[in-house]
Amino acid sequence: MMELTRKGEYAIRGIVYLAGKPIDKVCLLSDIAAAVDVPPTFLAKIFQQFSKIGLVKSFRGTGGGFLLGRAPENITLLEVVEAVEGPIIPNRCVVSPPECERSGFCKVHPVWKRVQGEVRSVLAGVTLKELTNKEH
Amino acid sequence: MMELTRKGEYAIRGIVYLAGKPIDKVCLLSDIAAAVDVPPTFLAKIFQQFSKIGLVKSFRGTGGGFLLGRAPENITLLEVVEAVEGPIIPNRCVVSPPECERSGFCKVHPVWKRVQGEVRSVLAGVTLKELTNKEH
DNA sequence: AACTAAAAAGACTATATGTATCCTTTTAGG
DNA sequence: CCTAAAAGGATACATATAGTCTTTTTAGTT
Ligand code: SF4
Ligand code: SF4
Repeated sequence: MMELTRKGEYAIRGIVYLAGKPIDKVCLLSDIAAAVDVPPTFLAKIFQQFSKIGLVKSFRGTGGGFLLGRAPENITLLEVVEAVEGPIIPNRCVVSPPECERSGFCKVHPVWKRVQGEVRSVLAGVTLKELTNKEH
Repeated sequence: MMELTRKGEYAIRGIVYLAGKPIDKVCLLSDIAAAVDVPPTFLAKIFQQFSKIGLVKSFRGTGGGFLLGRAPENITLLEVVEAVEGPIIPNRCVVSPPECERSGFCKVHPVWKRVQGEVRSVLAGVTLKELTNKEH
């Protein structure tokens, strides 16, 4: 239950790799994919999503590739995960407006709200900077 | 992401309903299903799982039905959810032995461990007793 | 013993989601 | 204009989800 998909996992690997590179180092998708052991075509789709929302910057053509969109200390794991997996929804009643007509009186409903809050809070508390294997 | 399935949702509804009934009141599956608005055939499967692990007691034949296996204050939401959805696994590296060869050096790994811990802790902190709409 | 009520068990179906791959198009540099 | 690289779109396949249906077992009733 509650398992991150490959897409999410690959997304994190890919962007963490970028975060570990010098801020102005343009990386080839094929290099990133190879380094983090992800199918390149799949990673391409993921990075397209990142690019659309500015999490990464992309450059086409010769000499193109990817760059981190912002400083690694300003990108949280929550953002990365939600970018590709959508919002953290432990149960469908936590969306607004609630998708369950029982949410008004249901005692379980607030529990899922708490779960959502805790997960978001853990993920929001981690930045890409902390996730690289660089010591500075 | 991380969404409870219908099965899990229905499981909770069903067992919370049981928990709200007198401890010795044998309930028909069909009644439970109607009360909590779940397809009876689906709920049957769920209660079979509950029955196997003793979360509910079942009686066949005339006058049969279901009873809560233990006192509602001794059954946590975590147990109920894990009974039908399996363990809380936010990412596959949190199982033991770890299913990812990167888990040794990966900085993301401990984050998923934390997520798992938080979710489990929230769910383990809620008992069926607190989830009924009865005030005593 | 026969009948009936009810859960257990197993097979089956349909739909949605996940996990990719491939091909074509756009963009940019040399 | 040729080549490198990302973007976009279509497609294929596998797995999981959500449920139904039928048959079997068990237990009480008449
Ligand atoms: S937990 Fe309660 S409010 Fe949420 S989906 Fe289930 S019944 Fe509805
Ligand atoms: S978070 Fe790290 S250890 Fe866990 S699956 Fe991803 S790479 Fe492996």
